[in-house]
Amino acid sequence: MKSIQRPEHLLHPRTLSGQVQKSKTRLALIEAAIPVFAKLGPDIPIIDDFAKAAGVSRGTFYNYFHATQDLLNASMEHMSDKLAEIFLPALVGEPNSIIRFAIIARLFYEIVRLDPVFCLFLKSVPNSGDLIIQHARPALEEAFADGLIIARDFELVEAIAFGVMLFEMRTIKVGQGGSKRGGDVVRAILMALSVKPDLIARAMQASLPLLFLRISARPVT
Amino acid sequence: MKSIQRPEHLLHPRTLSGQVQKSKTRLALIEAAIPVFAKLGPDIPIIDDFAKAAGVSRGTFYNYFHATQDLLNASMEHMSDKLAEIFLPALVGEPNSIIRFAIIARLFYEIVRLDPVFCLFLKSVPNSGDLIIQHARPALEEAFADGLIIARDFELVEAIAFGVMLFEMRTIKVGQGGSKRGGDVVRAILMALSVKPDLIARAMQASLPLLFLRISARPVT
Amino acid sequence: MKSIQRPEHLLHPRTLSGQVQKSKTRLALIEAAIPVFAKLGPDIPIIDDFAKAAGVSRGTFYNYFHATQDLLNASMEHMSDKLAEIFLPALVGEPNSIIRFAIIARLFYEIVRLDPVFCLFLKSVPNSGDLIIQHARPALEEAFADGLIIARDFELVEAIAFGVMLFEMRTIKVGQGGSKRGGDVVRAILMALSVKPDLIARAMQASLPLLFLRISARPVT
Amino acid sequence: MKSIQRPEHLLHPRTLSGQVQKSKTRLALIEAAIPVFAKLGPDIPIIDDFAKAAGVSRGTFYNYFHATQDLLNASMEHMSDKLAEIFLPALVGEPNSIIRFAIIARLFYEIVRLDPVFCLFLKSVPNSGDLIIQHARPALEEAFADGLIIARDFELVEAIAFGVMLFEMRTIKVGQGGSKRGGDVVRAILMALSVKPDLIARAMQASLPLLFLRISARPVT
DNA sequence: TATGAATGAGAATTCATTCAT
DNA sequence: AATGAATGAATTCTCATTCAT
Repeated sequence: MKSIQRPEHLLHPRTLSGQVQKSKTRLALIEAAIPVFAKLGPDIPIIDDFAKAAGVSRGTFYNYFHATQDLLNASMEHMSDKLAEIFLPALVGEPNSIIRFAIIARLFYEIVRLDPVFCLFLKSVPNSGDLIIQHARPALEEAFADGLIIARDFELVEAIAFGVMLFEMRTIKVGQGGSKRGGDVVRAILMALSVKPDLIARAMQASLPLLFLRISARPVT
Repeated sequence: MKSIQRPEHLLHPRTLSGQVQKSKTRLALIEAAIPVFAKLGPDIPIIDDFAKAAGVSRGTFYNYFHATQDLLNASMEHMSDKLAEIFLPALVGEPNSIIRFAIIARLFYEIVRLDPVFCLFLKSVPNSGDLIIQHARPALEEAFADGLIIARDFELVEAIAFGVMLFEMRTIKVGQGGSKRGGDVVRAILMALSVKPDLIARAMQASLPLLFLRISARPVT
Repeated sequence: MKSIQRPEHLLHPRTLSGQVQKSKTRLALIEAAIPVFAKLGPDIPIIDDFAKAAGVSRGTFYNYFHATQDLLNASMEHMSDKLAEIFLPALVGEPNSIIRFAIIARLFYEIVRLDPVFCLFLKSVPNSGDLIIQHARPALEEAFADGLIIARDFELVEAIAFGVMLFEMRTIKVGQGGSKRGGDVVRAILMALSVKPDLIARAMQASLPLLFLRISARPVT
Repeated sequence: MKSIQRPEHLLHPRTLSGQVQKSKTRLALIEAAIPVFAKLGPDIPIIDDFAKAAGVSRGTFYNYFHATQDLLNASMEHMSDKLAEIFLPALVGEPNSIIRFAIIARLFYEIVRLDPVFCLFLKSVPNSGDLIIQHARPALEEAFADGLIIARDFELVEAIAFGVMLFEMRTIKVGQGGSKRGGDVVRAILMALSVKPDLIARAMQASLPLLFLRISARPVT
């Protein structure tokens, strides 16, 4: 008989760390998947591509995701969270919706310009534009509701704002062109939305935070 | 079909004149393929889907095409030719590049609005936007070169023109909305391109030919 | 231009023979499957076992059957047809339902005794007893309805007839024991069903046709 | 589990007395397994099904059993012991083998009728009939040796006794039909075995103990 | 030219089993 | 003893491609 027993709260030390481990593997799969999707899109890669990229076995993939689409969803969610981590602090205390939109749009351009993997991801994955749309739409809606934007309807507002922005992504030369181009694009969008010139000027002058985060953690292989 | 590629033929657009008369079976495969691509995109359908849709055997497919990508290329080429059949007569004798662009853009919107299969095709097939880009770009280039458009560079011109137009495609309710919406969209584009108001007015008043052709010959099944 | 054309009804000579070929392959799969099921039951064998046994590729299996269960169903149906080929001629012109039942039951015992594969199949495949039940039940029902059998209800009649018969299958030593044992078992069943002794005597004296057919075409490997 | 085998322990039936006290976890796995086997048979369930049903982890399963077949053997053994707990007291002091057989058979019918899980188990698991055979055979052998049964050989005796009994199991409507039906079936068996009428009468009048035990501890989920 | 049966490489998926904690 | 994440062998299943007719 053992006279000394392990205190109950330590009985299964593995349980907690196991869950941490679980999260870690899941995150590893997601972070490894982003460059894979960036390089190959959603239809080319096979499960093994993701497993190998994450350094786990095929079986492990299935412990976390049912299918490639599952992993893509999780990857998009993850990137959306990362974007929020960048956008939200930059918007704190800014009451003007146009300026908030401009901050998001200019930041987004910077993020894409500085992150080759994220840039490629946007080009390769259909509907990846939703990543920026979901974050920028609220400010745009507010601006339209407040009359800061003149357009026939909100649908057209979206077409101008996101259509131009996302089409521009096609042509971004990563790391090149300097940060000024992002401003040009956003200015063109605001002008196309008939935003008043002085407000456009203020929106373009708003200072952006430095970018410390990458959306994608790893380079394309 | 699994691949991220720009269809080859789009790099060197061909006109009808260059086409050799191909067999009926080949045409049947192409016309049957368009609604299949429209419904399923380029990656889902299997060879059998195309063969069945065309009412031929799988073996016959291989008598005309090497792979799904081949058929997609041929389908795009076919649709491009059909578009040319509509655009070219409508542009005859129009010297103003902005007006030519406006005619193409407004016609394109009409075509999409009236052809559910073509509309779906544009939404389902990545890079299908090239179909309109290749036809509209020359007028746009000319207008930019002639100073009818004010923008920092041609890249931005394209982003505004095609970005807005193609993003709008997302939200088209086929057969609904009337033909006025197309005009609204094109007008917004021209305004965003800083085209002079009186030229915009002229461009919007240019009359369009009636549409007798469909791009797609068959309904989606 | 070819001046002489193939007459239309011969245009696709492959079509008909192709269907024959199709049937042949399907039959080959079924006939090869029976000894596989006999040896391994329904749950052990993998698709490859059936494909290899039939001398076709794995892919060909799927051209004819969706899954093992499909093939098992087809095999049972095939065996049922073969049994009918034996039973039906032997019953022609026999008006007495008890005698008909006895003929079927005695023939069945002989078939099992002489066909090691079929015998094994019955032991290995759950519900394979339905093969005999479906053929023998009508006569049994008629006999019960006509009062030739005395029992509390038909359920009990079935339990006695098929329970005894199928339990006996367990212990059959193939090729041994002689044909007399089958008679003993059937006699015991009829007695248990309270059939009148003279009718039992007649039923046991009815002559059986010689067995030329095997239910299974191939030996177990 | 994939295999066609007679569970090993059934070759050498053990009585309770020989059993070493096993751990609670082991018992929990067995009791949880019975409804799983009842519902899914021996070939469908995966290790996880048993682990989950018992509320333990997959790893724990392997602390007690090597494979599904192991667990099935243990489950059968467990049920056999439970049956012995019911049968043995009911047979105490009864010198007549036919009456002992009848008591076992009638009790068995009652057990099945009142225990849906056990009933389902018998239908789902091949060779589960051995559970009753091993308990009833000794009395039957004795009766045959003593001339209380008239039949050509003991094989036929078994076919009649167990064939009818087990075939009847197919059609039991659990909880319905009342306890009389069990008597009918057993009487039919004894008659088929040519047991003398007065002995049959005595066997059918022997009183049965009330059933307090269930063979299965848990309901099917 | 058209056919469609046969093929088999390749990808998805399952699940028994191991093992570090 | 108990856990459950990780593993990868085994199997299923799909579908592009070939080819004899």
